[in-house]
Amino acid sequence: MRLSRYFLPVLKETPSEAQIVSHRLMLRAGMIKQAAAGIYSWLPLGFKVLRKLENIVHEEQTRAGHIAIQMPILQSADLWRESGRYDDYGQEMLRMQDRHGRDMLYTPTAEELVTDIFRGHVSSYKDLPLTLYQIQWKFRDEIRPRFGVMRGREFYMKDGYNFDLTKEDALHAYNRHLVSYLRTYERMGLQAIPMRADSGPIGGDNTHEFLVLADTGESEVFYDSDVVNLSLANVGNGLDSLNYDSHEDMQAIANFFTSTYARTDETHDPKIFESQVPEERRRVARGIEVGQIFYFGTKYSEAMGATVQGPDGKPVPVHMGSHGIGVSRLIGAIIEASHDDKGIIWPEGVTPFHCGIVNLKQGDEEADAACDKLYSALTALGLEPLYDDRKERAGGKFATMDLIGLPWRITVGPRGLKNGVVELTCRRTGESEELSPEAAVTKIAEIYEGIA
RNA sequence: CGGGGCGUGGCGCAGUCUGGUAGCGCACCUGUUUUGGGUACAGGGGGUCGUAGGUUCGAAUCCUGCCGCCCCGACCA
Repeated sequence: MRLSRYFLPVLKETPSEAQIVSHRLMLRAGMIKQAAAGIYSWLPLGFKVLRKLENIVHEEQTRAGHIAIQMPILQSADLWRESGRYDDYGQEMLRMQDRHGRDMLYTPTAEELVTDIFRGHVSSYKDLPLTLYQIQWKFRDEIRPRFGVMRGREFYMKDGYNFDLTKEDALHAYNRHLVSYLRTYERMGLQAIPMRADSGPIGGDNTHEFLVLADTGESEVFYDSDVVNLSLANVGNGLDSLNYDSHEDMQAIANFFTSTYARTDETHDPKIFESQVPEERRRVARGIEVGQIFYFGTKYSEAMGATVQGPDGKPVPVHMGSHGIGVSRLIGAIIEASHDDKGIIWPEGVTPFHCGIVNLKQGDEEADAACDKLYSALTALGLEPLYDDRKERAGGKFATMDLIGLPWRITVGPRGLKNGVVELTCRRTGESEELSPEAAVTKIAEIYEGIA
């Protein structure tokens, strides 16, 4: 993309409404524009990152054997009356009526809808296990939305629902989700720690939240410092050997990640904390919740008659769980975890453009030609560069690139070209090296091998 | 929802106390200049001052209602 043809309304000054760093940077980098309290339009750069995250979620869900569907944003209240949640769910649920006076609601979650789909089409244990998920806009009418997309009223969320014959199978689904979520976050360049949590209005005993450590997090968390060293890379034979069908493998990985003490304030137990964790490893910090998994058994299947016939011919209610990843919120979390005073620093896995190209002397024949050549070479390799071809001064171009956070930048100017070199700069470290344009392209390609 | 604050060009703000018909910086447009980390100068476009009503010869400014947004708290993926 050429910047002169793009729509990137960056701001030099911070809008006064934004308090926390991710919100400020998202506004300044022209990613979002507030439409109402807690409701945002996604501008091209923000939309691009949102799509990147969505793709990663889809890929990892597919890998785990889960199946994508799409359910409506507006639901009828009838199903919620059937489960009993219409009255239980408080003011967070946005309710409305259609022209016929029928009660409708803007989806905050979809256990009822998906259970209705299931009961209408699945009647045999032979069709299990089944996990359906969607990535869809949700709405919760928060009393006080804040922190930009981290706590908006409208948010983009992956929500998945497993249907299993037995509790044991459903717990395998639970573990499978835990592992697929860990993979998802790792690909996004995040460390999200599974912590024992409270189940809230969804109900159920078995639940973990995934938290990204950040000072601006909304939850207080307590953990053993060892937990931050855990990584999928040091599990078994590594990332690519994961066998999602193996109950044993999934259980082992789940145990590996959840046996070290890590809890939110909801479930924190000082006695266990102090007896289990040596003093020098006890940590109290804040975290941003970016996902949660639940096993809640037959709560909805019983209430809504979602049963299958078992091998013995008798109908049994299915065991269910639900699992969510806050996709739009993740953008805020990533920025909170990855920025400096100049702007955002995108991890390679989620960056909206793989590489920036800065032409220091727009209009200079040699520099223009060199930039065009770099642009085509990168594009030909399937990479997406953002070429700043505006007639701006170097300082302005650098400031924009730093703000929007592309992890790599190629700087092209007449001075370097005289010696046959361009400059490749890493956003994260600030380190630069001079090399030939060809070598720069090769290096970028190597960096993104296996990611893009 | 309790407490506090704010609505003035796209963004950040001054002007409101003490009414006299709107200003600054950034951004934008034009030109000159400059060009390797937000160059300098000159010229220019853009605002029913959130909204409705009231007071007044006259309202961004005073009074009342309403709407919107932000912060702290309770609540929450």
